[in-house]
Amino acid sequence: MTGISPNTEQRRLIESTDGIYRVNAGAGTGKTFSITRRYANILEQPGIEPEDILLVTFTRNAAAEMADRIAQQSPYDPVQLQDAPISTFHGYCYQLLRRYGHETPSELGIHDQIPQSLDLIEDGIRESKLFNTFISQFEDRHPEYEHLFAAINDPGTLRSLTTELASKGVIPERNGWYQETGSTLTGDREAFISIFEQENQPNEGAYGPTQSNARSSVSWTDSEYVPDAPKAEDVLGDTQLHRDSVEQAFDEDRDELLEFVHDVYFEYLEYALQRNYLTQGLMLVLAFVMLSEDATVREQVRHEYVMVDEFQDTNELQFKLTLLLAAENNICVVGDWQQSIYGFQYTSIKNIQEFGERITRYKSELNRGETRVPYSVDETEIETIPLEKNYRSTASILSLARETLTVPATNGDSVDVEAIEDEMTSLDATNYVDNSQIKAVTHEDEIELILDQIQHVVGNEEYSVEVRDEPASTDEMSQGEKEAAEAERLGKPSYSDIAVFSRNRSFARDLLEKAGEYGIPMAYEGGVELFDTDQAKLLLAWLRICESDDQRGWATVLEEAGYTLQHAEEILDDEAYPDAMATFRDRLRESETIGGLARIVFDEYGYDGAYANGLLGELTGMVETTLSTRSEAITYLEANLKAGSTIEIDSSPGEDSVTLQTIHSAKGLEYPIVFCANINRRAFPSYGKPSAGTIQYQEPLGLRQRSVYSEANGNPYVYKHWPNNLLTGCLPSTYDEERRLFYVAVTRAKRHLVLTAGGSPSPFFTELSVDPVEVEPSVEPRTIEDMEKDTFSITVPEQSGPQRMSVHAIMDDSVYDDIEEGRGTEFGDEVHQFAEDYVQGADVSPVGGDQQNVAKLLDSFDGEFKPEITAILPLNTEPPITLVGIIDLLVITPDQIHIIDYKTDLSRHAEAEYRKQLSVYYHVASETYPDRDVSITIFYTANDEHVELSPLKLEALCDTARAANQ
DNA sequence: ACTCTAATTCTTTTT
DNA sequence: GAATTAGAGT
Repeated sequence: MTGISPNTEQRRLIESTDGIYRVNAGAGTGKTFSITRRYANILEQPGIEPEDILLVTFTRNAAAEMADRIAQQSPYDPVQLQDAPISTFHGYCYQLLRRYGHETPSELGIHDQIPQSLDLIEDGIRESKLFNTFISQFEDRHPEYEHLFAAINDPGTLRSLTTELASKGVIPERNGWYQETGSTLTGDREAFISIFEQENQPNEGAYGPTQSNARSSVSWTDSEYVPDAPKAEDVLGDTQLHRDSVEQAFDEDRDELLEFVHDVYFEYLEYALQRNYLTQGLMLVLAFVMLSEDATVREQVRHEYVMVDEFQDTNELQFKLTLLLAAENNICVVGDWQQSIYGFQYTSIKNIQEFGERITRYKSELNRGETRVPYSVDETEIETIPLEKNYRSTASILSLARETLTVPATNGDSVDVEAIEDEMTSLDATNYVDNSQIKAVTHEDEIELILDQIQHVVGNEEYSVEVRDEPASTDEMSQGEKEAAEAERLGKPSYSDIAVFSRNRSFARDLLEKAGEYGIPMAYEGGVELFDTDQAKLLLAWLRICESDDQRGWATVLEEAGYTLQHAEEILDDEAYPDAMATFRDRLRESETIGGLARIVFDEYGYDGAYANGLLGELTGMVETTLSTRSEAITYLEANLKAGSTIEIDSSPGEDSVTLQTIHSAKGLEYPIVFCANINRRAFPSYGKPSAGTIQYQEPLGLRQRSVYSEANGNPYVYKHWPNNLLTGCLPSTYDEERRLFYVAVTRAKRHLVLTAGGSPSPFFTELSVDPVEVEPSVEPRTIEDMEKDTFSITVPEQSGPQRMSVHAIMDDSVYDDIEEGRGTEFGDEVHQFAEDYVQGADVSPVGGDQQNVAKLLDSFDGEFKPEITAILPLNTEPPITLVGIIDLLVITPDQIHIIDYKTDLSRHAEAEYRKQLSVYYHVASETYPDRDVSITIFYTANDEHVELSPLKLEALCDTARAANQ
């Protein structure tokens, strides 16, 4: 890319090691090269070890790549760098917290410690289940919030609210907010008023003033609001909104709302810690508290040099963490606001745009009461280093890229072009041959058009790209020689030189399907809605059929087999299923595992592609941890389908195929020829659903409710909340992030760019300086021989990290065979559920003898109860295995830990197998509470027998796990 | 020329 | 449920 020697700007970055630097690293400017060189350069200073340099990246992959490249450039080899702090914020803080943070929760007034075996939940479905359980208990506990809950249609949205607050650095403690971090929740009145005044200026029409932006975007129907809300005439002026009603709206009483959000947030944190788990966001919060409170730890861990990559993708909390983790003012943040496209993940573009202002403010916030940031962050000493030499694209591409940042997104969109251009990093091309083809094509059937254009481009001399490395340019060459050398490297493009980007996944999916029909080689990269595929739906159908001859299941299967709707209905009515299918169902019922069942289904239907393999991988992964029955598998599939979960499918296409991906997933990559597709109205720029929560946080308004419950007229009703409606109407809607997304798409291209749109192009397509052309597509299907030449081979990625295994996997399956002796698994589930509810003080009374026995046992204990604790035991096996299980109940007394597992068996024949299970819990508990005695016991609920077992040694468990893993 | 109403269609993904 | 925009209405 940059040859061997850095250019002037890069050299300045590499050699400026001490001090505070903000680096504006535009697209394709050799950022990774410069950072790794800088790292190596710092290492050369006397007395500096890798340990002294913290390098933070956005993804795990990026961290690994950085370490690799550094190893190439420094005397340290990859093994020596393995323990160096080159990591993501999350990875790094997780280590810190586990090592030093056991007591941290007490700083917030929470008794539970952070155990070694802390479970960091990444699976959104699992977390939302836990959160929902929490919130229903919360609702019971806090009848005073009943009217608030009445207005909240989906309590699950409170979860994303806590995530958002965590990323803003808002942290709850038992009584109020930690270190005044809650002050931002009331909003910024001054900032709001200044925006309001701007937006409420009347516009200029041909016949005098017309409605202001704010006035025209607020609609007001009196009957939608509570009876005592202001009326339309109080709010809406001729051309402006009345200022006093807007001020009244901003100053509405929110004390109770704030208290509610505090209680939900704080009690959820408490709930999670009680159950030994945290989310990524909450984990960072605790790491932050630890570093703020514990001066000893802070001084011990902080680093002489700190570098943060992709700084435009950090949030406020991460900015503050950066300051706490630096020992001196040797801080270097690298990023590009123009490529900030993750706002929906609560990243803050202002972290890099207003770096100087923020660093000063955050320092003083952090130093309240105690000096936590000891070094000077004087704004005048902060240097900005721009990297402006682009090694990727031609000048034509770069010039179009500039336009994308100011292109109007809607018809009347007024973009402050000058203000944006002032902020822009201008990029200079370093290519010599600018042979760029840049065009905008449109046709009613956009997919046909794209395929047609791909065929038009492949093998076309006009779209030449660099096809070989030789001859290389050297510094000694003259301008003309370099140009000639570059021209000589050019040649006709093939499929693999092309990437097609789409704003959304659904368009990409349609395109992929059509490409398959025509035999045009194309491979999708990135997340796939795996549970929304035919494969998943059929599997779900067969699971339902096996479980209960479910009608929906049969309907899906019959439809797939080609039965007419009418015929299928007759079959369903008579329950006269086709013989072959019934036989197949019976065969499925015999299969012992969910994975085995899925495999039979996929074999039967001839599904052996990426989706089927991906599903098998997911299912076997889950079966090992939590799934064991068909009904659990059904629930799992349904939940994922509903949540629209996406799974990364790794496709390694044949040698020569077009890459297809979303723009987001293309960030950081480059391609010789880029198609930017689907630039249609409502698709790109995209707009529509804002976040669904009834309670929202928005700058500069702070926390607001969107709807309220009231019985004002004697009839209970959920009204729209008028202050929120008025205030949000005063805020301008901006499409900046959509424009930046467009910018990212265009700057991926090295040489050629094709913009495509269908029947109704968006302003992004029509308002650029490239004139759109209507093209009549004619796609030629490829012959079968052609297609066979590059059939796809697709692999499922290997699981990385230690293998997770359920404790049940190390037990002999036969114990389950006659365990329940006719009482069914449901019976066991009910008893367990009762026990959990009973411990948590829910209002339940025992049903049946088993439950009475459980209640009696629980009453006999004194101590702190912790039900349903996830236990994680990493084993030192090769390959490493981690055992996972759920402890029914943990009873904690000052000197003892009791582990209790309920069994509803009628006899004790399986005790030897249970001993393995409980031994795992024993070792987890012993490690977490080294100072207390741990006992493991089984409680047989039927016979009221409480049996203590002696734990197996760790070595024995390793052997068993190893054997089960074969 | 301006305002109002009805019709239309609704995303991205890492830790 | 909300934002845009086309088109009807004033």
